[in-house]
Amino acid sequence: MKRLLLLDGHSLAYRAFFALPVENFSTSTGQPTNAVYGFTSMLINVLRDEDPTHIGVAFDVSRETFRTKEYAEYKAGRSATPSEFKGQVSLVKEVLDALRIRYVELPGYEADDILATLTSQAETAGFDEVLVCSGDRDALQLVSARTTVLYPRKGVSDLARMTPAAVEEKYAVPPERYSDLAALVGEHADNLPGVPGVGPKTAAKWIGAYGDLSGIVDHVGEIKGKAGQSLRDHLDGVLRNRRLNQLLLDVDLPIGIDDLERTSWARDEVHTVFDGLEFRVLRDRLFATLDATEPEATGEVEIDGAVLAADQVAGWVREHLTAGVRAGVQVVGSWARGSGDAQALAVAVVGEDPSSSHAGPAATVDRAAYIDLTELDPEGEKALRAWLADPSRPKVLHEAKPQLHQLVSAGLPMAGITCDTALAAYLVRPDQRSYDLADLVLRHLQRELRTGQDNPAQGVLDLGDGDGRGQETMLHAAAVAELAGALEADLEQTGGTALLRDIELPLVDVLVEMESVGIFVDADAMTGLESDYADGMNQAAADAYEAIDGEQINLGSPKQLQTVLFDKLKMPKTKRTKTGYTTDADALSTLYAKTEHPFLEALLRHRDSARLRVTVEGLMKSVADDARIHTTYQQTIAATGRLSSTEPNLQNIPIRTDAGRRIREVFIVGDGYESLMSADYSQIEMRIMAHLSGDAGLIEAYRTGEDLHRFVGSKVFAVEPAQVSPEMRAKVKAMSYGLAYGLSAFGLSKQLTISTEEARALMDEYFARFGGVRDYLRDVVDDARKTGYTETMLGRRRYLPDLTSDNRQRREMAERMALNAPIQGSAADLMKVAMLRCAAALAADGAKSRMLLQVHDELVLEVAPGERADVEAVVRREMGAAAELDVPLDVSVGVGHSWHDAAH
DNA sequence: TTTTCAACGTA
DNA sequence: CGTACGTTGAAAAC
Repeated sequence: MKRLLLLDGHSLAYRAFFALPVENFSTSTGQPTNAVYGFTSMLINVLRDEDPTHIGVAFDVSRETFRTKEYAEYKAGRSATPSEFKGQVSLVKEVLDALRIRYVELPGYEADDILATLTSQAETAGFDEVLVCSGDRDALQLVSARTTVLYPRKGVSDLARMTPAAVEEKYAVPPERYSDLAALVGEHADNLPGVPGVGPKTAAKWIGAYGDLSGIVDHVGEIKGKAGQSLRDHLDGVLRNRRLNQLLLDVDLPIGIDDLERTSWARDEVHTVFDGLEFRVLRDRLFATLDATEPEATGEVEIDGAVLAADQVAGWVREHLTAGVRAGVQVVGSWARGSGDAQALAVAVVGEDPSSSHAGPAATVDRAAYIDLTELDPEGEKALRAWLADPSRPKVLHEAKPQLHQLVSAGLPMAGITCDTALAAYLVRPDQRSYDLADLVLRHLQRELRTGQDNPAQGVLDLGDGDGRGQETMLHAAAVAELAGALEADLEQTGGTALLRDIELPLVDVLVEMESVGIFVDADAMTGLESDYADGMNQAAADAYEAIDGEQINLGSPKQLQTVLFDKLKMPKTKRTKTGYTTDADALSTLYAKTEHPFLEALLRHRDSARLRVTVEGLMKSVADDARIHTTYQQTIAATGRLSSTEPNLQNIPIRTDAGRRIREVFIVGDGYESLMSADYSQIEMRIMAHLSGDAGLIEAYRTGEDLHRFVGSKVFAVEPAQVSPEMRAKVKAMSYGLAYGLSAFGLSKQLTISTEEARALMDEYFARFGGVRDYLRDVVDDARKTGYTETMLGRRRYLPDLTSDNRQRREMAERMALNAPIQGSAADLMKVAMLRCAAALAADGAKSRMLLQVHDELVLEVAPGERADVEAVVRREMGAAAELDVPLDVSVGVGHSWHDAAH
């Protein structure tokens, strides 16, 4: 059965554009996606419903075609393409590329001519069925016994199946006469006027009477009445219409019908493209509807596994986990808030299967064992413990950190991890939203990993069911073992091997320790703080209600606020959001400056207090039984290489305002320790920029030890450092910090509330003095455009395909990411090195003091009695020596009872 | 009940 | 029209 599906890309996307409201379909960067969304949605549906063996898409190149040459008015008078539509066609092509669907476009021809030619070729080649999906009615002339046109009726999900019978029913002529009918009636969309007074009914009647258009022409004198006279008057136009609406069946195409055979699509590209378009639901639909027919996987992960009885463990470990053998490990257990447990683990060793009849790399079977940790016999425990703890016995895991927590809790520490497949995948492609094991196995091994509903790492162990949960856990362990090799090869190719081995993997142990220790909090102080904030909130709310005649609206509801501000109080409109007008703090402050309405002042106060209150409440909820808060560090989330902190996020505790800073007073030193120490890099990103750019002026600034912004200000404004006013300093400070983010003159002017001209002059003067910085930032983006990625000082890559996008918004966004990634990322590299060095140095000194938190450029430590001086020396030395830069790496250190007091 | 959005905290 | 994150309550969607 050969079934060809052809789509008119442009006409379907255009249909979708008008069918779906653009305001509901755009990315967070503002790129409209309604046309791509609708097109892709239609594509998925039709792939599912028709299941074609061959597929192709045709596009128009421009309006200039052989038809406009014959008749300049062809398709004239159409309104200009909406700006929101432009650019979406190239996005449609990106989707098609990822789905490995070929598309054709040819200058001088319309998409329908290409479709017609392919249809004709397919019918000749003996295809059983051809489906043409187009919103252009001219395609109806292609309908035949084997060719059906799918014509969008309304929206993007309602396609009419136009078979010969359906055409006949709708137009009262057979499909091969449809073009004659259209020539008589005319086609408004193509600017082809028909015979005045003649509609489809009359035209069909004539065709019925005289056979076809040439029959009508032959008997044109016989046709009576007003319509007949009208036809005679406009006969030239009708014949011209007929010439123009005839689709070409013999266009010379660069590809043949055989090139359209359906192939497996590029799963990772689909992820990338759909991530970029922010199509979450659509992606799920795509995978759900198409995975069944997805031919990509060449087999499943297979194992020769056994659920071991207690007395078999020691023997199995001796037999299979011999010296030098690397094993995949999957732990079953739980861990949260500083305590946990491990119930079982699976171990798998990769081996060749001599009996396999498969060809190729899929022919491996892994020897695997599932070990119940709750009923080990002494001999088994001894053997397993020794193997786990031996750093020279290599292990690979997927997401090692939670599993290490579980093993530590169970009293079975593990060493010797040579690969974490999640970390490796992150280094290979740091922009992914998830590193799901099954996805990675499919992508890198082209194999299916059978998984149940739950991740076994977090699931509940069913010890009674040996070949249920145990089987799945063993499969995971086996998959990890195989996957590690593939990912390591990728990593080697992209120069990430050292980064994994020397930074990310060792850091896992440090993070396990930090998360497990947690930070002590003063519960009473939190309660007091919470009620203070609540009081502030209530007072502010009362003031706010009074200012609007006592109306009790929900001050936390942007929607209700909009009603009050813009309808009731008739304030000037602010910047638009998707759903109305913004009520963010910036806009409210601006409004307050304009109107001085007391409601705004009270509202802002309410916002602040409410915010701080929920922050404290959130922290109170996350205090563990040991009165400490244990955050979780995510090591594979930030595309730049930073860590992130969740449950709770301890990297966004307020510091900018006095009221907020009080929250830091509740983080205090724990029992048995003397104080908290905070050590941070000063201006790390600026220093990295100075180093990477090699800008002589900036490097000198740091070497002189003078206040950076004063120094830069004196250069930019050509005055003595002592003459730099606070305003001047503020301006260069904003400028300097903004540089690393790709700040524009517009953005700078907005931030400093100065004119764009003044901002531009400031930037020009800045770059005139510090040209090395400008050259560096420009070169970074240029290089990234050429290579496709940016790189940090330690070789951490970030791929930015959008740098060559023809969509300006996306391209410029990618450019800012490109210039920021090496700076932010190198700072992240540096901090990770510093953490490893500090941990090692503290251990070497036999210190009891320990690291608690990392906040990007700051480390918080808990200092044991009598160790203050030593710890300070360690962090200054190790953080300062994390990298050899052309500028000094200044570290400032503070000590105190609380995190707040340790600030400096 | 789940998902998305606006808003806002940090570096 | 400034990068990188995570969390929250309200609103919208299911």
